[in-house]
Amino acid sequence: MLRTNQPRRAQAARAAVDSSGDTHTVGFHPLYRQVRDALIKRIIEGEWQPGALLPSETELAVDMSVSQGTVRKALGELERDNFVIRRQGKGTFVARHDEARILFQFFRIVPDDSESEFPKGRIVSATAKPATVEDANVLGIRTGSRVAVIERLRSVGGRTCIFEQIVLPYALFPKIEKRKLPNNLYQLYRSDFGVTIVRAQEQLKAVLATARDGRFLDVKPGAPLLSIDRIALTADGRPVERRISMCRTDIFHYFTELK
Amino acid sequence: MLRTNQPRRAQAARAAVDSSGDTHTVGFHPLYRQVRDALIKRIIEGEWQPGALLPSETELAVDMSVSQGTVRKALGELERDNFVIRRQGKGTFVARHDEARILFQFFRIVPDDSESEFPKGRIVSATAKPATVEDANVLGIRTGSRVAVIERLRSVGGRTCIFEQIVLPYALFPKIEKRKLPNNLYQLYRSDFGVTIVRAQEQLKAVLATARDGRFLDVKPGAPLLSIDRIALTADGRPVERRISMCRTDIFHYFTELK
DNA sequence: TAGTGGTCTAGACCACTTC
DNA sequence: AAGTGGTCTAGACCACTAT
Repeated sequence: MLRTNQPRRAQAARAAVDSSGDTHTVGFHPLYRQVRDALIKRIIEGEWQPGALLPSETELAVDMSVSQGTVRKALGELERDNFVIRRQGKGTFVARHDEARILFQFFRIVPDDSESEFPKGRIVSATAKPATVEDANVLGIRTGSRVAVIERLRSVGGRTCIFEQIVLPYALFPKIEKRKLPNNLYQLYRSDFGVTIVRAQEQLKAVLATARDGRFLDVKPGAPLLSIDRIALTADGRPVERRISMCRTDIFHYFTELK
Repeated sequence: MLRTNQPRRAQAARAAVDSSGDTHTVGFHPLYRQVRDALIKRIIEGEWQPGALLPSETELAVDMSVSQGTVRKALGELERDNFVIRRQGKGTFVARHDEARILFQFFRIVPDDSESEFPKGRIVSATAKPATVEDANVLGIRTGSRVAVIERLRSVGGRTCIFEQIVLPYALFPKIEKRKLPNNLYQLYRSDFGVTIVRAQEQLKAVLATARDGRFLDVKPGAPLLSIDRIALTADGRPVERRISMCRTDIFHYFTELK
């Protein structure tokens, strides 16, 4: 790890590892967290591609000069945050963001009459413009600074379920509005812009469809729609996307688990 | 634990601990899970009251004839499931279900203009009747078997936000409709009926208020409302409550975090 | 049979809280 | 100073996967 030798006492490890040299100012940072951050960095920098097999716990431990148990704890957090997937007997793999359980981490709309399915997307518009006051506040950028705004429709099983607007800081996603946009945007953010989204907060409301909503979603104006206002965050808690989705819930519903 | 001695080898522990005596039929049950289940049993049976301090990891380890690390792993799962709360330097306490972070595990409605607050409840009606087909299916009981049905209004900051119907298997909650019902029903389920709810699944839809909804929630018929269809589950996954809540989301919203 | 993650143990020390 | 949970190490063995 950050040590120059392999001390056998935890005390020695602590002293050698706290880079600041002053535990009081910076608080306590356990060793496994430093191991975790180092691994995240190496994954993001592309040392291991998505789907690739990581070295074994033992190898990483020797490599970083910590015990296998410490590596194990770090990998446990990485698994929890969907950076890696672990399989007993096989190994630890860099998460591919097209795997089912990760896809549905952020897509909670389910048809009433069938299983969940990853939705197709059709772009309605994509432009760059100055941020509104509200969008700027939410994204933590200056009002009027440039953002990309994408509108798209999403459908499951051939039935349109969502009409949504996505707002992105242009500094993080330069010229994204000129690209061909895939179904899974978060995969694109990661592969082409180095932005990995690990969690999101959503605010839900029931609203009435406007005439424009109605045209895109094929419902009458005044029909009830579920409005989802999402803020997507990176591992270090920075907001990097705001997304407002209008959802038909006559034949779909929003599923969530409280635990 | 279930052992008759204190073998120093994990192999011996495994052999002595699998109560079935046949590992093939029952699958693999790690020791820490047996420790966890034993602790849950003792908590539910009231050996330690809510808020009480549990014995230290070391004491529990000696008591159950396992290592401190195994007890630790079990306590970690209990903390994750909100059975206990751990505080470094103080100890491990049985969770009190009136603590803020547990209250809000199941109450996701937040005023748009202020912080979340635990809602007050006013009972509208409470009766016992035969289960509908749908309620029976959801609760895993026979159609027509007896259920308690409670209707109530909930308000935050003096403003009514929810009109809801709660359906309970009468076998688990005998004569509950005759009781004085507190704000926090899940606390009552636990203390008076021995039913501990640890997680829930919710299906959300946007709907239009009926005339009756409108009267109770003080909105016009046809106003958009958020409908929440909840199934609440115990630690072993049994559904024990169905709850359908109609929520005003003009001045409130439903908050959730995806991670 | 070899290699991986998963479990379990034993013991030391650190950080936090209370006395 | 004593007691608690939290971290770290070292080493063994188990369960699972692939060859």
